[in-house]
Amino acid sequence: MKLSTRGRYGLRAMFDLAMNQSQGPVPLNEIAGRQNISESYLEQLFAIMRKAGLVKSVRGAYGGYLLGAPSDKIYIGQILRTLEGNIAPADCVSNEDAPECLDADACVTRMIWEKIRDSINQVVDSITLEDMVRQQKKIDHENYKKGIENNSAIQCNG
Amino acid sequence: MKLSTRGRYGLRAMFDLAMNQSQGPVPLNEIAGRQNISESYLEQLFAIMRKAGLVKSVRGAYGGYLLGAPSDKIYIGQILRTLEGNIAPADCVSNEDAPECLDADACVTRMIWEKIRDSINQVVDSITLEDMVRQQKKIDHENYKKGIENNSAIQCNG
DNA sequence: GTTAAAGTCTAGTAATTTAGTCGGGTATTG
DNA sequence: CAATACCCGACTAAATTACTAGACTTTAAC
Repeated sequence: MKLSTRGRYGLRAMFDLAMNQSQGPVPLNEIAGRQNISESYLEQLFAIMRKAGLVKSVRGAYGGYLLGAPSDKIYIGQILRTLEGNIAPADCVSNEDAPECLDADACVTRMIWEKIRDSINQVVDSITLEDMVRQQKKIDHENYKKGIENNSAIQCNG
Repeated sequence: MKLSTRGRYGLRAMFDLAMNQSQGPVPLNEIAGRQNISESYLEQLFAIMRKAGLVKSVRGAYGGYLLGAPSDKIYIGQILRTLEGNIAPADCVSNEDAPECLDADACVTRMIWEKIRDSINQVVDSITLEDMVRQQKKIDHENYKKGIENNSAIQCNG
């Protein structure tokens, strides 16, 4: 029941991008360095996200990536679904290659999976990248007042 | 972000047991047959659940398995956690082999994983096997009134 | 126009996990 | 004592994951 690295790295990378794109396009090697993720692996993830419109690319020297929309319009559910496919605990409630059950309306187990699926989606579709940025700035500010060094570059390995 | 067959088969098997244990111990081959799951694979799952106290076994001829507690005391969260390990979208919020983050309190991404984890657990820890049994009986009764044949033996492949 | 910094694209592959199978036990009962 | 059923550990095939490699294209600056 874990997300794969695709979803986890992808969200961290998008959050990094949201925090750092004010100066213009952010090259992948910077994100890869800060987040400690292989650059060539990130390339693949960004290719997928670019096709989905989540990021825009600027080619050539001094190029890089920009968010495809304002950060308060990008929900983390969009990111996770783009990279992981539909988020669901079982195929029969995923709407993708949905191998329809024989008697879905009467399947109580299926109803459980639906509830889990819906509760996950409710969480990820209520949080935007902007929410994360605001939260990070709040933490940094509180730590600054306490005299704690800013460690916000250090991310979870999650 | 899928559950493995351990959790899915396990829940289906436990639900099956809850529906059928009124006549005494239920042998695995019956559950395996009804749920279309390999009997030897089910053996492994039941061994794990027996050690966790979720089921009791009765050996010998006419033996089989019984629930380890009344069905309204067995939450599906217990079943899933026993078979799958802690339910969490990322290792850093799983409390298991938790490789603690460098600066967990300041990691916004981690907070997202916590929210997802908590929302899943809230669902699975609020539903008991008895809830599922009641729901199934309700469906069967409604279908009976409508003159629809009872298909409750047919389970999702989920 | 050359060069260096970037993104683009396609394959391939090593490691890990999953989802079982297999074969032999041991306990209990009719 | 034979049938039934749980118990246990080792093994394995298939799938998925998490990358890596390398060739190519685009653009800015000199």
